[in-house]
Amino acid sequence: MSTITNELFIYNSLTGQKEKFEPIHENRVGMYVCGPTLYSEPHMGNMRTFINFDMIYRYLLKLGYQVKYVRNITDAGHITNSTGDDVDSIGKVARLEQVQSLEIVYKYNVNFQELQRIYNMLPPNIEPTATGHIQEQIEIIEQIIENGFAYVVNGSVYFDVRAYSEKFEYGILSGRKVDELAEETRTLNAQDEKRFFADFALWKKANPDDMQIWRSPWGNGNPGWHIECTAMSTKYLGSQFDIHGGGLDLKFPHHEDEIAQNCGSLGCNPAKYWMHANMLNVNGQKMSKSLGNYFLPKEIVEGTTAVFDKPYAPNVIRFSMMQAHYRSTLDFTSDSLNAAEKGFTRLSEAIDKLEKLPTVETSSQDVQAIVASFYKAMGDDFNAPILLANIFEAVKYINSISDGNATISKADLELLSTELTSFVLDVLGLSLSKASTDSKLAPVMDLVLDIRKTARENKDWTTSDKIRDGLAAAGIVVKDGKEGTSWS
RNA sequence: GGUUUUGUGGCCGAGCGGCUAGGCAGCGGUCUGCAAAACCGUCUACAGCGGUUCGAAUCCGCUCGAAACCUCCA
Repeated sequence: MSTITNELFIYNSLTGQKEKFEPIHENRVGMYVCGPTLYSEPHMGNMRTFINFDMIYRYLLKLGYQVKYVRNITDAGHITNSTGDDVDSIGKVARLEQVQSLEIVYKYNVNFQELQRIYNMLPPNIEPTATGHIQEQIEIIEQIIENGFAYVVNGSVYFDVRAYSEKFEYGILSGRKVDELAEETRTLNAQDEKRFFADFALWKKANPDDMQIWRSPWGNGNPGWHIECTAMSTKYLGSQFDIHGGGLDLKFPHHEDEIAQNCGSLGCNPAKYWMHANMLNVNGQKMSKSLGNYFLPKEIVEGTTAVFDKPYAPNVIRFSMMQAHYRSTLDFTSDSLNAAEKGFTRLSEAIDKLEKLPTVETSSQDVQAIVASFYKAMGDDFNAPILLANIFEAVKYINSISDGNATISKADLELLSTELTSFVLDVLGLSLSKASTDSKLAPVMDLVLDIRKTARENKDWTTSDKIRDGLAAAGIVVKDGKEGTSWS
């Protein structure tokens, strides 16, 4: 009952069910996550996806798996919008940016690495780029053509969905049926070269305004926008690996087409478990520039977005995200973030208390059960909100011990301390600012608080409050507890 | 229109057939020189209408509302 379990169930988007996680190779996990496109700075919604998969990665590590985590960087593909009628100013701006595509890639790559640090994300084992794998993409396209699931038209290569559907099931992930797709009233572009409207490009003949062009057996051009993931995932993880993740918005067509490409070239679905992270809303709506609720991950930390009237620490953002399940939409509002801020403070203060807790012979609570509840929550499809709920039960217990209303044994304290900090730091990826262990500040604070203590003993409230107010102005909060005064 | 989801208390969010979610806010206490924190107690829920069931927020149907995707855009 209170046994710690490392059983893990994962909701598989492919089957629509929670399934027991059994890696293809014992103790090893191959995980591929669709990464950012470096033609703009990822917004907060993109970051939620990456942070959620960071949490998933961290829990897999916590369970002792040897994880190979691959997340691509999209720095190539179709960057043109050759509609021919970009007379509006937005089109002109886009055109300008295209001219500088390489610069933009460098710029946003640096930016993205910085964001990963700010939000305390573990780096993947490999971050391959699309432009570094053009040859692999070409080889897979050749294989698909050879297998009869793609055709060449005028320097471009298209995936043949109808031919594919005779042998495989197109739409297996998204639930779309080829026949139903066919009934759609969507009108095709007049210049369309595709045999069937559901066909998609594997290789696209170069346009005159393309800045990045590669040679191929079919002439100069660009790879299609799904093929890079197929090329890089199979190269680094093999034709079949354990987990493929990404944002929910990538489910169709991107992931659906990845499956088609993998089946069409290698004959199998690339991933055993497909995982999709849900979207982030702001003030009840999808983030959108026109709605005025759009902001960047750095802006919210720096307080430079007009959406919120104060900055929020990366820890608070992460904490807030961890309070929602990765498969649910999450709404960011000032109220929800303020609540998260206070909740996170409560959590970190309890963890600070851990090392000073008094121990006795017996514990008044079943610590083993508390710790088991942590694993159980995460084992149920990475249910971080339940984990946090259970952690807050532990927080209450810790505070009670600190107040003398509950007890804990030495062995239990060690267990609780180790596991709690591990789940908070290693799994949820939160970091605690331990001001009280600051080597330079600590002796000063000891001195100051000692003076204040003397003043309080003499009932010299003026001096005592002056010290407290002065420290508060410097950002240091003083709290008078039963066991003495603490600060943070 | 199609596919996939979704609608929980003042706010954010779990639960998904019977058992307290949790955080924040509110109210009443305890503690405290005051403050803060903490602790104890407590109040607001499951969109609506039917159905299945001994029993439904949880399953099914309908109505109303919301979201993502629907192909060259990661």
